[in-house]
Amino acid sequence: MNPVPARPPRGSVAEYAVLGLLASAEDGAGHGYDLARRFAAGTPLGSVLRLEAGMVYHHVKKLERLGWVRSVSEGGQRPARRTVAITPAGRAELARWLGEPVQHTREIRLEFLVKLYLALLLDRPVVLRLIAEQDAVLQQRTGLLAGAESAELEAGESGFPGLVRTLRQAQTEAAVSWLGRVRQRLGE
Amino acid sequence: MNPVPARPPRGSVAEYAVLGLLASAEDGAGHGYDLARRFAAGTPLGSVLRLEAGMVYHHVKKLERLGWVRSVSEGGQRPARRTVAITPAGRAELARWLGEPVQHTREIRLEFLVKLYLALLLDRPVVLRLIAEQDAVLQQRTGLLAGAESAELEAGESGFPGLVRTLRQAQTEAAVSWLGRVRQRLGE
DNA sequence: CGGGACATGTAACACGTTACATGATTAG
DNA sequence: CTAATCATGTAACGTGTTACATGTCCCG
Repeated sequence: MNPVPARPPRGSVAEYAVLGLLASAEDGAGHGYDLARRFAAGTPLGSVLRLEAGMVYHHVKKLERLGWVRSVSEGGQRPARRTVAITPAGRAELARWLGEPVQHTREIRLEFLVKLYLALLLDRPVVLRLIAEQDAVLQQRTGLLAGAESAELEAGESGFPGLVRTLRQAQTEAAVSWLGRVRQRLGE
Repeated sequence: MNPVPARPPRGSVAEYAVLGLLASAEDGAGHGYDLARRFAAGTPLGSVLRLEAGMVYHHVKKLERLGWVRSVSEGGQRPARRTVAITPAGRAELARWLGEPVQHTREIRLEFLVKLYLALLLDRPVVLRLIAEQDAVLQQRTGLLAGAESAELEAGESGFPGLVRTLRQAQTEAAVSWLGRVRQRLGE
């Protein structure tokens, strides 16, 4: 009845990872089992995001529902495969997601690393923009935390909230200096 | 058919947090709405773990199923409250959980902070043991990461896995040095 | 011929999130 | 009077996890 706000659909990190792997293939296509191997233990992606084969099929289904991927061949081949390919809408959505830095420090460990991995595969110039924007977001967080510190000092706060804040500062600063090293390494 | 391994039930961080708050009350009792307030924005716990009232009732239900909490009064009072109290089994399980350091660096931000908050409320001596054991676990992780670094150097690895490893080293080292500061602060 | 890798999925279950339903009491 | 707060929960929905079911192909 109400005109629903209808916010655009978003995928999970795992779904964007699958989408990105498809995009990185020359023909933008692949099949489930093959994708699943990229997420196995001992692989670069697998060291960041481990996915069982069952979950990969699950994510491919969802990507189809979203219209970001479509089936391009039912198993005439042996062994019987179902190949899917990324659609133009899928490429657009992937590009949007890849260009956005993550908002929270805790997301660096999973989501940002996945973005970085895919950006390196797909589009080197995008990598540098992503890093720069992520750095800006983290710097802003550093400022917010410093502000909270001053507020605590004025309020005479000296307990648990201070411990929480110092942990966040430590983790955010660690992420910032790591990002600097990454930038250097890629600039060389 | 098989003699099922039957691993002991474990709660989620949120469930242990609720259990811990009950344990910290003099009579080991409380009711849902009151517990929910402790997880609101602007509170110490709420800055680490935000829980809506609905979720708190949900967790209390689960704690009852586990036998860690029991109902001690149906609402004769006004306003109609249902009070629950922690059981001996609940106290035992809480103590076990509180004594265990977390295994992964990413769990420091949520799970370890909740343990620390509850240990500070409940049992000061436990705090120092918890910190010492957590420190040992993190030191061990530091060693593992250094080992991975050597292996990479020998293998001539120079790509994405190295970036992942350096991030982990940075985050783990940040946690270790933060823990040191916490220890100092509490030792004073 | 047997076992492992290839290949695709379903089923069952727990979990978290959001929104909603209900009603009494109290403060302005 | 009416709005906020106290108080308890349910319903609906989507997500992630694990295990299992099914069958083919290829290598030794």
